[in-house]
Amino acid sequence: MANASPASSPAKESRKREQIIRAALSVFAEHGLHGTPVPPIATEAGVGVGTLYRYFDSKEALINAVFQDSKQRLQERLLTDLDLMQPSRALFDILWSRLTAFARAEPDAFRFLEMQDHHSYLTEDSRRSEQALLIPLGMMVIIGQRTGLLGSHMKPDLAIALFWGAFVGIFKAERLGYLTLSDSDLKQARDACWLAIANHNH
Amino acid sequence: MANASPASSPAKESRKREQIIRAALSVFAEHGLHGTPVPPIATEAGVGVGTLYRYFDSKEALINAVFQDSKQRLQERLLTDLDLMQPSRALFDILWSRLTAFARAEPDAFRFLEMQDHHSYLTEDSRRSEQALLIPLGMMVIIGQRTGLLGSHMKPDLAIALFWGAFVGIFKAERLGYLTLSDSDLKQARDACWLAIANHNH
DNA sequence: AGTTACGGAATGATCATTCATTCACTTTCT
DNA sequence: AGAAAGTGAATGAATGATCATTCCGTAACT
Repeated sequence: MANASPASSPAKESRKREQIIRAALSVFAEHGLHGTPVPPIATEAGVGVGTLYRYFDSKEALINAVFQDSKQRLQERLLTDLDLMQPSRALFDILWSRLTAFARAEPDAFRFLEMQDHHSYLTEDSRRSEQALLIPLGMMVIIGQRTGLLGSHMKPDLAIALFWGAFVGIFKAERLGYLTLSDSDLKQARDACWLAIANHNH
Repeated sequence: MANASPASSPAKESRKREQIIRAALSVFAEHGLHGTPVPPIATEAGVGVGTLYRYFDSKEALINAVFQDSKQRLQERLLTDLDLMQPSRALFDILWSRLTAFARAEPDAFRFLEMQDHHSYLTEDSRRSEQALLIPLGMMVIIGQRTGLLGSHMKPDLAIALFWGAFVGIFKAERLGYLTLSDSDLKQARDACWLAIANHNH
């Protein structure tokens, strides 16, 4: 009912908010969305359940906040000082290394963003911005096609889905213990993905 | 406690079992595992809740049965009359077309097998056999490497994870409505995956 | 002193599972 | 053959557990 968010010392307030979001992220990443009760999140965050509900109206609101937060952190990593005008291959390499850096530095966030079951929890707003996540990749493909360095035979959406699926796939395999990804493995995977997407008439 | 499985007319009995499994698959595929209560499954199957529990000891047991069933159907499709001795590229094309046929013919099963959250429900046995699913792909890669047609620079596990991720990725994108996969799109994707995995010194 | 934040037991809803009963079908008895 | 008794599958209301959310007494601030 009441709009969540206390009104006192803004610094402290937002620090606690983040603290809860971070805790929620780590528990969600491990047990899934439906799978984690709210109280353990509060415990992990070191606050009472009641406090958590002071900051978030509902579990659903919390999930959306976690989603927005993770999404934004990925987006910042991808887009900060990104020069879209450089050659496609260089752009691809940069995006790849930024993505791997994210997957390595914030595995929980990476995993959370890939969970299939948030969909039923996400607000219309979150859902729309989920698509926006891959826009830089889309831009890369489109620009690459314009400059002729990426195959124009393949529609951009397909190229992105293929690439993103492969990327997620190798990290998922590593998480499940089927694999360990050395630096050289990652380079091979990167080059393989490039080959899949690039234009071979050049 | 009691070992589930009625003992009368074996034909009817196993038909009802399958009926429940099929219903469970379709509901799980739509709402996720944690997300679907047991009663709706019984309703979908056209039986009472009590009946469902006559055939399966618990929700967990049902989930494992559904998993084994889907996995077996995929495995049959992949392996039946598969000639491992033909050239790698031909073998790859056949596996690709069998996989797409499965994804198209049994979308629920395909989706179910890809759900991330079964892991916490699966028995040790199911979990082990999950890995076995991709063995034909592994064999293809290994044989391909022996015959020099697949790059030996990449470890088989990595190639499989990459390929499988890409494959799942494009169908997931289609399911979420970001994409529609025409036959020509699928051919392009197939060729792109081959390029990613194949050996380019030949 | 008054106001705001905190915590965690209390509440009501939802869910997995059970169990007393019904029902359909055999077998046994006359 | 017809009636009576037996068998176990099917059912869904009842049970107990778990979960999201609320609420009120207490602590921390101003």
